[in-house]
Amino acid sequence: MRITLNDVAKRAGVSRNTVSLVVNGKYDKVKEETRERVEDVIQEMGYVPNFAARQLTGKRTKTLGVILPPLRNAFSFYNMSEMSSGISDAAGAQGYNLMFFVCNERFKQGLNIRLLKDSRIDGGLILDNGRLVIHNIEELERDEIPFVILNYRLERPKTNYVAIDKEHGSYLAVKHLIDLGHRRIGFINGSLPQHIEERFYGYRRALDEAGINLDPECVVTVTEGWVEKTGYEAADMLLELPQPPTSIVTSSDLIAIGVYKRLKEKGLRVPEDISVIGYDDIPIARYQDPPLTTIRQPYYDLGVKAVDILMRFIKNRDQKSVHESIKPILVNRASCSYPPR
Amino acid sequence: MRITLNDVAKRAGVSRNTVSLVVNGKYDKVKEETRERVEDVIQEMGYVPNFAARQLTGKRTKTLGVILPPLRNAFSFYNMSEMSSGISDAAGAQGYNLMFFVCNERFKQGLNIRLLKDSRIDGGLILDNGRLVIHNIEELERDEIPFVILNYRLERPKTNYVAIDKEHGSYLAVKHLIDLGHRRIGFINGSLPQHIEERFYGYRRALDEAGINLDPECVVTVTEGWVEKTGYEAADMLLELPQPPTSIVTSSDLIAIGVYKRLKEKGLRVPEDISVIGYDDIPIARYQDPPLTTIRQPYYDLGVKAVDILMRFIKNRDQKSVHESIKPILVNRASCSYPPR
DNA sequence: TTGAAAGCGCTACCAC
DNA sequence: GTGGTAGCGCTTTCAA
Repeated sequence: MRITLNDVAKRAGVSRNTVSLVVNGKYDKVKEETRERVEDVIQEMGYVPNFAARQLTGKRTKTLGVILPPLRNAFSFYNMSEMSSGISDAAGAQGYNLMFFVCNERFKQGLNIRLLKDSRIDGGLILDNGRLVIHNIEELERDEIPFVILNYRLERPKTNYVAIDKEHGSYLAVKHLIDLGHRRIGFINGSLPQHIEERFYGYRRALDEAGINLDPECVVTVTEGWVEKTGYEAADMLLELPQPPTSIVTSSDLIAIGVYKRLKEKGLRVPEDISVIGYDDIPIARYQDPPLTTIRQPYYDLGVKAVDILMRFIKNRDQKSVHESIKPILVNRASCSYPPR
Repeated sequence: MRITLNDVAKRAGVSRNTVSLVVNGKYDKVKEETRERVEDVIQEMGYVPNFAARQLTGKRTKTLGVILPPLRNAFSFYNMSEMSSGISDAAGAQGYNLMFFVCNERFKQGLNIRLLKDSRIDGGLILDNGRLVIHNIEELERDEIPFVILNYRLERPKTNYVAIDKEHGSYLAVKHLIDLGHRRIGFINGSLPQHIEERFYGYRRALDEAGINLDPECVVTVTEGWVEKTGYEAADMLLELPQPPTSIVTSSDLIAIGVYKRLKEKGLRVPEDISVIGYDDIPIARYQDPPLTTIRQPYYDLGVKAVDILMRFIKNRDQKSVHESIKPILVNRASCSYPPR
């Protein structure tokens, strides 16, 4: 049996009450000498307060709940690990710990969201990978659980989110190419509902601004996900066009790497024959040959910001809900140049 | 106020007891019809059991505690993210969630280890980055909290650990070079107490087996950590030897990359002039020029295995303690070749 | 099958 | 400053 307050009190010859005061640092209400004795006993017996009991009386838990998306190898993904790092650094700085709710299917993720109501946490962070189950979100609102959604814009009056402005990211990429003189720009888009729209809008806006007509042939929307194979295959489609693009904007670095591969096979040089631009700035981007120009998504900052917002709501629930965007930035390396001739 | 068992019972016109039975799936003790009514009410009111209260009665929490090392950006490190992925996949598969105890200093890590006793978790996983505070470990033993240490060998009769056999890793690396014909092999070692010893032993063993005398000059033990700068500087020391080595074994891929850099500056080609071998197999290793031959450390598997062991102890505390090693493997790419001439 | 009552370990409030 | 008492929401006896 674990040591309880009672055990400590008995051994120290004081009441439970007194021990509780000592444990909670309310030293002004306990005689110095008593306090020391109690502390000695605590040390000696290795007493640690029972968290469940403490929670039951309605205290803050000093822990944040994190809902993971249904994903194997979750922490091995660049965006997940960066967000988690940001979250844990920011939470840790305020003395908060993290409860990660794990799931292997979307169904489970919905259940986990409900679990945020189960009293172990002071607030929740919901990490999205593009297919968020918003199923139980309204329950959270109803019960006034403070929570923030990361990486997905859920436009509800009582819901907070922080997301990366992917429209702006695509815009930056295309703008960069246009500035270099490109007029025919291929675009390989991903497959996640919200993300692909935003990315496409950015592509279109940059084109519009430059007075370039959008040629639908230049836009490939893939269904396989943000992996090398996707880029490899999409590159083919673009290259086989009657008038192939002089540059390719992708929606992930992995896709760009796939494009590289196909280009090399076809004897095309990057960036002399064709420019390529990635998205994400995962660590391997700068080690490509040539080093990949790409759009960095500040996922770490996203995590930090989400915690900041959440903390505000934990401290005071009566706040206007927050819908915030973080702007990605262009990382200029060596995969883009002037169009040939 | 959150919905409680009582609220549900009242609304459904039954006793708390009955609702509890339904919530816990003990359907054989409740009339079919009653059960349905109760379930409807639960759904309708959005009732979620209070976890704290449940815990207080001594139930399993179905959550595992994870003690993080004192590290900023923790999840951005290859080994941490891989271990975390392994842990979360394995825990999730058994319906377990994870409580991450965050810390920014060693002192805090010790406190967190004590927190494993606070009743929110069924067992603990302690992740080491080489400087484990074993301070409160004995308290865990005394209170019979099931726990497993990852990535550090703590030889205590009641402590479980899973670690990577780093001795074997170094051995593999050196052996590989010897098999290629190298006789003079530089070794850049890291700075973490336990790890450097193991790595050095592996280096020595391979040399011994081949009947090569160990020249202390060839061994550089760095203090700066496993980063590029370290490799860059250490390479210099090795190169300036009266008789420089024909190959270099490193203790991290990052160090190897630093070595690459210095070698290139000096006009030395890898592997024609000098062979280099990394350690870790982080994702960028294969994108180096030339692709880095390295020792893969299966951290994901380490996480999975740790959870397996922990689960055994949770289910039955009377087990012989487990001290287990996982063997790294050689990933043969293009940075090693025969010695010049 | 259902209901009443005790108790998990703690905090908070009350007198002393 | 200190000690008693109630009660947080649930599970688990034990009776009905």
